[in-house]
Amino acid sequence: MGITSSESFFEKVYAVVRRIPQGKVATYGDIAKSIGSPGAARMVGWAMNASHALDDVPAHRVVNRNGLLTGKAHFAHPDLMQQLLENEGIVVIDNQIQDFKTKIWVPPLPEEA
DNA sequence: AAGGTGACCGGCC
DNA sequence: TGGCCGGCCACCT
Repeated sequence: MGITSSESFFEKVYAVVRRIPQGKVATYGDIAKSIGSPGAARMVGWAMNASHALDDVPAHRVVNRNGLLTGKAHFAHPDLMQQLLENEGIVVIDNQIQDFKTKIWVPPLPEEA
């Protein structure tokens, strides 16, 4: 695997994820929409899996639509994702982000940007 | 070149 | 009120 092109779908995903403010989270679906590929939410998750090597992509700030830490298993440590979030002031109980509605950050759509 | 796959989503039982 | 099913799209073999 590897980055085949600097303009790949993955790179677009990373660009958005890098913009997620500290203490906030974004959903896979919203990120997919923001890069002009609504419905490619699953691929966003895949991109996160590949972002492993990159140190400037805050993959822990990406959760599913319910505010659930569905990707935690893919981190170096199963509890690493939760710890990183709690470091930023987000409370997580049983893989669920508390007060999720106020923590969510919606990336700008292509039209708005 | 075709098919399998996944850190999802929405809608329908 | 919760679980299942199908669709979805880019990437990999």
